[in-house]
Amino acid sequence: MKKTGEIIREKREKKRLLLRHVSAQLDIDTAILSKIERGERKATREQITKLAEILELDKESLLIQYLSEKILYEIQDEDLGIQALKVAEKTIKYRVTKNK
Amino acid sequence: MKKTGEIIREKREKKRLLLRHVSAQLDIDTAILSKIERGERKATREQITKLAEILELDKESLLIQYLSEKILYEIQDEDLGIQALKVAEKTIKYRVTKNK
DNA sequence: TTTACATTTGACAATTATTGTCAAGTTAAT
DNA sequence: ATTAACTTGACAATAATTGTCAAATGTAAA
Repeated sequence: MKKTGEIIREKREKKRLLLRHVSAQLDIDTAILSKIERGERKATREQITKLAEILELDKESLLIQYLSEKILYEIQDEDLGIQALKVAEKTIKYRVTKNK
Repeated sequence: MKKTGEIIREKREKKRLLLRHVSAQLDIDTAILSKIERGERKATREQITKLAEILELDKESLLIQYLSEKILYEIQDEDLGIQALKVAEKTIKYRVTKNK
């Protein structure tokens, strides 16, 4: 699956927008956007939703992708990662059914 | 499923250890351990492994529980959470099979 | 009940991580 | 060679995390 940064860069280029154009709208330096696109920095949640608007990307898909990367970053290369994910999933599902 | 803090508190009490005993070994104030046990603060990864040793808890299980809570904290109450978890899982599995 | 000790609470200090700017360095297309 | 876009890295600002401390509260035995 494509990384968040790649998705952003590809769409930005397809729209023929420069880093300068988009970063101005995000109110950050081009340097950061450059780093975000290359995966050297994480965006903030707010930046992701703004980017989806600016670049006309599906907001939900982009957020899901973004969140999944945050999760993976959190568990790093723990080999207990998969098990932790499964436990987290169960907990969420439990919460949902119990409506709490 | 039981929360990390609960597991810790229960085992500490079963072993008749005081906050003061355990927190000294962790080299932190009792206040923090108290908060960790009641879920008011997160422990660090290092504290979790030390706690497993001190309290003779299964290190892997405790870490899995701990990591899953970090994950859940990360996605907060995003309703895209479950989907993000699934994407993360796929990515990890992919990485594992591709050995990279 | 008071004394003694364990735990909790909350204000705030220290430390660490994240997010940002800036200026100089590359790259690529004229 | 010039110019504009992008990248890099040092470092500043900000925000989040992790900690201390002291006072408050709970608990139980004398």
